[in-house]
Amino acid sequence: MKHLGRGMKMDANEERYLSAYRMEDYDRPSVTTDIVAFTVRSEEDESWRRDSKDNRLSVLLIQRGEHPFINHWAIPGGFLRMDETLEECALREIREETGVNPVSIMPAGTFSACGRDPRGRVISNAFTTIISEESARLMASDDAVDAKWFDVYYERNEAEAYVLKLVGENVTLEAKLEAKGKQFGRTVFGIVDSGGLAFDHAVILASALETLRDKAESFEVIFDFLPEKFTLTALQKVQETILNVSLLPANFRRKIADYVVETDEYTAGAGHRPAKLYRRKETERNGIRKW
Amino acid sequence: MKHLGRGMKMDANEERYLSAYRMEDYDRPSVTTDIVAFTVRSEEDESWRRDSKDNRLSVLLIQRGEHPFINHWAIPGGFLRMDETLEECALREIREETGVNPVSIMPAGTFSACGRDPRGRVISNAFTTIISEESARLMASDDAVDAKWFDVYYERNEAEAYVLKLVGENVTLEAKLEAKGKQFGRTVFGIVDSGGLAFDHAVILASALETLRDKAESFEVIFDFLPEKFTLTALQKVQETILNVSLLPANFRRKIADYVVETDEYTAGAGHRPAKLYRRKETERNGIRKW
DNA sequence: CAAATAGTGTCTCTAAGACAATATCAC
DNA sequence: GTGATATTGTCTTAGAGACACTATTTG
Repeated sequence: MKHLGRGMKMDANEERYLSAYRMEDYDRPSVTTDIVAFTVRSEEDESWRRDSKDNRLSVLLIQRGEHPFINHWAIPGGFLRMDETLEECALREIREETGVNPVSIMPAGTFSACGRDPRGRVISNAFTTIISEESARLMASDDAVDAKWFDVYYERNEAEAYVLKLVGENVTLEAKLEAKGKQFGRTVFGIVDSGGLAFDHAVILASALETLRDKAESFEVIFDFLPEKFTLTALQKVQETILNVSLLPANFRRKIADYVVETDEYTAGAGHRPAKLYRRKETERNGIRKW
Repeated sequence: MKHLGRGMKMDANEERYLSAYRMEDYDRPSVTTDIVAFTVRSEEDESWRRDSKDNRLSVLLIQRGEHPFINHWAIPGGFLRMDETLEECALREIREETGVNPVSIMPAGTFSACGRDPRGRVISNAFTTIISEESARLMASDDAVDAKWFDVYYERNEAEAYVLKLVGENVTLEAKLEAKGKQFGRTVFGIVDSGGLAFDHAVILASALETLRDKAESFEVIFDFLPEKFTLTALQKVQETILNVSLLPANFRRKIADYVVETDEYTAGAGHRPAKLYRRKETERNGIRKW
């Protein structure tokens, strides 16, 4: 057994204590991770001289094949194994259920309300991850995977109420949420209508979406949606899609300038002026850590 | 049993499944919360015409009375009970161990490395909380409580290395940390030398401190350190202490203006111009939620 | 050349930092 | 008045948003 951060050798008393200690003597909850995977998909409208115009933010859901909430749509996830960290668990689950290897994951909150799982006490650690459009397309064409992408429409109507609309190929889910308050920049959501989502997954989705928007605003996540080399216009569209805003190219370019590096390459054959391809700049602020 | 977010009645199959389901059949980790409590203490230098000059940021530690890490200093915390959320657990533990009822708590990360607790697999959910100077003084004078305040000195030397110095009444702990990388605005710390702190608590402390600084910069937490009514100078000193910077009063006042409301009251008897007392303004951004 | 997108220059406005000046108390 | 802190005014600078303009490709 490895001990982190010991400044001292273990003494005989401690040895004795530890060999007598039995975790099974105490109540323990189950622990899961849930991984909210986002992608930005561009319209497949390939008419000449017209780039993909409308991008859509999409989230990955799976239809549960087992009790509880059988046949309901749910966020991918699963139980923590005893030999992995929460981050490793999240990555394993998303790989197992979708075949996709995400670039990175970020924590999106812990959910520990007592009644959230009918099987008993289950603590969920939520993560948000980004899947590039390429990977998402590959995944979608793989029939072995029963996960589906749902377009996300997020609306806030007057009175503190949020509507989260998830549009799949043949299904539309519409969850209603309320804002119970703000705690240190994070909204605390409550479910008004789960809209058919399993467990408290409507709340987890809303929280993950809020995390994503925060990080997209500060350019922390928009790069992961695109290939290694990209045009600034594509990057701008990703941010616009996530934040649901419209930006002026001149201003976007000024703001993003410190985060990207030029390459020598250009796009071609699009019927208009070619665009220079850029690459993400590795700054001190983002020592990129792939899990 | 209460089910959150069901759009459907439970059917007979599900009933059957659930009554057959036994959590005990699966491996589960233990789950704890650790609560990093901060306060800002002013110098007790009460010389005439001189307000308290140097404020110090302090953190609450307890000396462990039990194995493992007996006699080591540790962050207050404990195991999750089956009838409480993580937030409730955090508040219960800090109350039990210090008698203090914090205004609010904020999540500061989850720690799930496999070797972090010699007793077995233990997942820690860290929280950061603020204790007002008044409460901290009351607590410190209560002999029943074995928790002690340590002044925090945080230093980053050249090469990615951080030194966390904790100065108590008779003890000084000095932990050394390395930055393994940045992940979405949060540093991932590793222990180089635990400096005598229990478990991986040096890492948790460093993470909590980083969370605190982030939130202090955006005025999200500085109010909790002070009584309901406060002078702007006191507020400024709190921020300066946490961020370890020096600010110009004029600029601080302009920035803080939107977050505070005047009262009719003034300080008096200080040997200089009285200061107006202010109160925190409740904005849309901070629907304050006391747990 | 026309259509379409890529990319630049610059004006305005706001907010932050620096710094100077004024205000008001206890003694 | 003196010493100390409170509070206000304003100059300068950096960055964001708006908008007009130029550039380069394919057909």
